[in-house]
Amino acid sequence: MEVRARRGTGKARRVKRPTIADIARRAGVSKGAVSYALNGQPGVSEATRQRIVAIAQEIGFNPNSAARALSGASARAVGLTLCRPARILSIEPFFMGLISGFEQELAARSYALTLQVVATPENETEVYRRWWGERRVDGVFVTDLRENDIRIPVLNELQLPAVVIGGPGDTGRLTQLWSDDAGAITEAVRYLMALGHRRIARVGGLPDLLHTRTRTKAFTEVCASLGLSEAVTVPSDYTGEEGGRATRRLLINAERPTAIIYDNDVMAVAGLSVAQEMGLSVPGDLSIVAWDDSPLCSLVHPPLTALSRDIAAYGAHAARQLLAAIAGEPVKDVEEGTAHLTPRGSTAPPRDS
Amino acid sequence: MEVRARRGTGKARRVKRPTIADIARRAGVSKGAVSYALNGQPGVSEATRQRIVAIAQEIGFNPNSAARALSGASARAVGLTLCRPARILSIEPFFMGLISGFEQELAARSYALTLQVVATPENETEVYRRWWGERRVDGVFVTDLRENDIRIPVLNELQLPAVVIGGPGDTGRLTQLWSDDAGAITEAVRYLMALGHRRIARVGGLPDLLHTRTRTKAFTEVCASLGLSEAVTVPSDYTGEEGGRATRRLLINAERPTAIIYDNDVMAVAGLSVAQEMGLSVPGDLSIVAWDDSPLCSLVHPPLTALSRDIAAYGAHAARQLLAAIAGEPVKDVEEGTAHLTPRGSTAPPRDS
DNA sequence: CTGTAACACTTAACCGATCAAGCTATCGGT
DNA sequence: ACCGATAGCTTGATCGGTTAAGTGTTACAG
Repeated sequence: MEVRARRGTGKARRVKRPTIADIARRAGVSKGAVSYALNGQPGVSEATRQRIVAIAQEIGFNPNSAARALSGASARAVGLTLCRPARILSIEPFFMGLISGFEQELAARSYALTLQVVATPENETEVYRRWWGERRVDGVFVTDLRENDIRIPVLNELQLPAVVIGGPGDTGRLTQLWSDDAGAITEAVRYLMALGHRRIARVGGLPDLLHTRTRTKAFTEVCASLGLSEAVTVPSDYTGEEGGRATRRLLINAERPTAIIYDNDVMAVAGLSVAQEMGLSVPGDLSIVAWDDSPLCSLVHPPLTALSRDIAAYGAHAARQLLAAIAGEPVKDVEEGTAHLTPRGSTAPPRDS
Repeated sequence: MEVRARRGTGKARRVKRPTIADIARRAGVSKGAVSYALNGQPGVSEATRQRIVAIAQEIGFNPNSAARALSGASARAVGLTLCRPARILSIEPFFMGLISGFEQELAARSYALTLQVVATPENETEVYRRWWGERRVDGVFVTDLRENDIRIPVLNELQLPAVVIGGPGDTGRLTQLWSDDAGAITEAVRYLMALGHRRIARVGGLPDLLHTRTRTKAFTEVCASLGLSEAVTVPSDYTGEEGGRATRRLLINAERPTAIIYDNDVMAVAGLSVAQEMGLSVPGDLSIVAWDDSPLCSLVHPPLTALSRDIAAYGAHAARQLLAAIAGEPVKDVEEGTAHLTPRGSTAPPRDS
């Protein structure tokens, strides 16, 4: 187009960023005094502090984050890596909900969130190493914890503060935050049993993920303890396609389940669609429970009964934990409550009961 | 792997990041030489360069991004602000698709993406000012362009490189990227007419957004030119709730439309659900076309006919443009092709024709 | 044999903060 | 009147890169 970033020769139209030196000059004090004043440190009088703060306001000063990070202070940024293919990420509401929650806390303290989409957990460790080496982030959020997760030793080695979401698991020094998946699935199964269901199936998430295992174990156990012999979990991958396929496989059985619990809402919606396509009425012939209650669940017809939890609040909590860990405060592992059942139109007593 | 970054005086448990000074010492050259070598600048012999690169590899060196940014080089980061409430963001597949596309290009050149969720466009300009002042990003992506968008003059004033997505509009110096919405909606209307529809309505996105206006104008014009008198657009806000409400309002009319075009997939799914709830069959009584073809569209029953475009590719293109603009290369505004119609089960000739 | 240009480096200033250490004026205590 | 102690500053080193300017060596033309 036209002239841009014209620099070098002569008049230098370049926009100048105000620095503490500019403030110092205008206030008639030294750079150091300005630094103390703006950071609320002792060492300047209240009168001077106010004068300096006023000038900073007036000229629209923002501390150069690079300079700040370089002088040993924090980078005021945290990182999140997402290890899912684009086609899942785009539709999976969980991560965006989580991110919104992070931002609530981060924005309030003007921390930046750095995002990176990667292909494999190995790539994630590379990103962590790079971020650490570049001093780009002060800490990271870790999602999708796996058994013997290769990311954990790397983060411990780098001593990079982290909050691990999706456990509980073995994370050494790292803070964890998880939700009580066992309790939630127990509530769902009890509810379906109370409605009269005896053949309950589950379409699970990625089998490698630790919280999937937790859910599978809890599901198997609660079903066994309640005398449901054939409580089957079909592994899946959170995509609608796979969720639909898994549903079809379950429904072509002679002894097909009368209720299915899905590990996320996308698969539940896909399952609903498969049931309808096969001429089964929901909830008449099949009851459906979705895990995680996004707007998607209330959007379809019938609206889906869901295990609801406030994902944004979950994310906000994780962000507070991470910021505390970065500040060096002691942070304890926390279980962030149980998802509660929100009954909607997709669950009812089975027709044959 | 191997031992890395274990150094220091024995007890000092703190992990030390390798710097160019470490490399310089081991290679027996100066810091400057290392800098030249690693950045592919002239000033060192090929032999020395290779030795230095090898050492950097070996000790796992990553340049400190703060130091780099401070010495005038780029921050190697770009920013994206999202100005939608959490409940929309979480389910709207567009942004995650776009982000995935950004990342394809950014990751390849190890640029970081900094994300910030904000409440209002005013907040966005504040974030831009802060990022600029902090030198946190080298450029930004701007989405949801509005008429007389207050963000544009701010970015021009700051001379912050930017790519504006969602025009075309008046953006001054800033590069733009948009898709041919008029062409797409024309194709959709023509298709529905060919099927025999005469009463076609549209549930639009946020009316303030420039691309919504483009679509509305094109929709009105093409309908007029084809002799469809009552082509009504109901404004909405991209949420499922509003999309459902708008659909209900359209369908309770005596002269209800036989086909509805929705400005995003979430509203289309909600519309489908409302039609089913009202006892109308899709596509028998009502045909539905969704704009933007996320997996959501193939997930529901019947699957939705959609205006498809490759959003990730769109994002990747935008990222390339932004990186070029940051590099100071001349960048031209680009129209990134027309969404094409993907017919699925939600469209058919109207029953009464 | 000299002048100079090219090469392969080194040196040191610089970016914009932070922060330990140093300096000065003031004040209370004796 | 003199001695700390303290408040309220200034000074200057520092973080880890980048880069302009300087230095020493070699090659080669004249």
